[in-house]
Amino acid sequence: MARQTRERILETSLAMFNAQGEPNVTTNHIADELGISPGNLYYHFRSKDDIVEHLFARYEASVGDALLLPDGRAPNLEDIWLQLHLVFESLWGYRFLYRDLVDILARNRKLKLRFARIMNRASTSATELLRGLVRAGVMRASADEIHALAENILLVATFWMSFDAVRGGKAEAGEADLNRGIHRVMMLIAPFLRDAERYHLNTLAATYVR
Amino acid sequence: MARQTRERILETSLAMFNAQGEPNVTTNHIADELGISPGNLYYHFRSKDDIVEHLFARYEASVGDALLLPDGRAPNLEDIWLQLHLVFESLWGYRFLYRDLVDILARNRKLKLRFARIMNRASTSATELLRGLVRAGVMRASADEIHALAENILLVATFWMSFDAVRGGKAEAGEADLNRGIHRVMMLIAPFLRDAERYHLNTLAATYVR
DNA sequence: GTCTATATAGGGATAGAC
DNA sequence: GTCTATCCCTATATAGAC
Repeated sequence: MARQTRERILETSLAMFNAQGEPNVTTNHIADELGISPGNLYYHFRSKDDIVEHLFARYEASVGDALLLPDGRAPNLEDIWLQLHLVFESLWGYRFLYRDLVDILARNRKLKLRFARIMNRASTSATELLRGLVRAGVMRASADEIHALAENILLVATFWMSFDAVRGGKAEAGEADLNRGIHRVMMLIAPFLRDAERYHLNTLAATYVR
Repeated sequence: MARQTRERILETSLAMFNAQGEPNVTTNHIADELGISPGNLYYHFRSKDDIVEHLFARYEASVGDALLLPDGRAPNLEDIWLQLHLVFESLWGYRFLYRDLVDILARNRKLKLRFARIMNRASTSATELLRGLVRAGVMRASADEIHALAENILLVATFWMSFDAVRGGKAEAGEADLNRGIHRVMMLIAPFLRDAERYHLNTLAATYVR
């Protein structure tokens, strides 16, 4: 059952990291929660960081998939909202990374590089999509505006979870946060849209929040 | 020289927290850096958190000042950029808070409440300013759009420092980051502006970055 | 693979002399 | 006010028996 214990460690770690924050979850806590000994945990993973790195690999794969552009015809607005949803769900699954992002990346160079690669892919992807919208005449924006908008989308995509954790007093997080995050990005794009689409989006967006 | 040691502890702590991150700076490190004993440090402050709380109070005062709306006539765009600059400089001076915001607030309820109060003030202030721009005809936006925009401004204002730390590889931070942060907020507002102002802002903004 | 027991290290914090 | 010495605790990680 080696494989199974290893897998359970990863799953439990992820759940506890997400719930309590990675710095506040010790290897002993994880072992306790699983009902195994700390020694056993260290038989399967060399270090706590080793666990984090394996979880990061899964995060990487998950987001990587979600970022894949559905090729074929140029995506329209509906396609974009769908993809946005997929990406945000991926991030949400590994929200512990974002909660202490600066510290986690500061203490692990490899992860910092890998994260930078993901960010670059996301940036390229967002820019492509926005350019597509401009070409399709759905949106009006200069090259500089597209660039700034893409960066702001990345910023919001990176920190909407932390922002929700810090804003408002509601303790429990969940799907509502996801919708709020998506809503934020929509409203970032809205003002660049043609009046018809802008109006439609504002209507649609209203269903996302509150 | 009691007063002076106390003050030096606060100043040095702030500098070290900002440079290395609060979780990575121990009370012993601070004492070492100052050339005093750990015991002496604990004579002046009951705990590490006590130091953080005193620094937070200064942050609170600093941001509070910067958020004061210059009353009298309704502010124009120039006034707003100036105030934005003031606010961001305040935040920058206490950037350690933002680097580990979620953790710091999660472990200290009082600070969480006080931070929430600042956020509410900032939200009100931003909304007021935006409404002023709409009334002045400089900007076009629905009530919902203003609300969403204000929230996104808050999000960017809260995490632009972390975003820069995590994006791009440049190690050293400084004034360039400040300008990038301000630029981001400008570009959040730009698409809502009348064409004349939007164009002018894009020109102005170009000097802020790169 | 899994356990018990323990090494090692470091951080926060205090006692008591000066 | 300041120092030296030290306590206490918790976290990561390892050794060696089962």
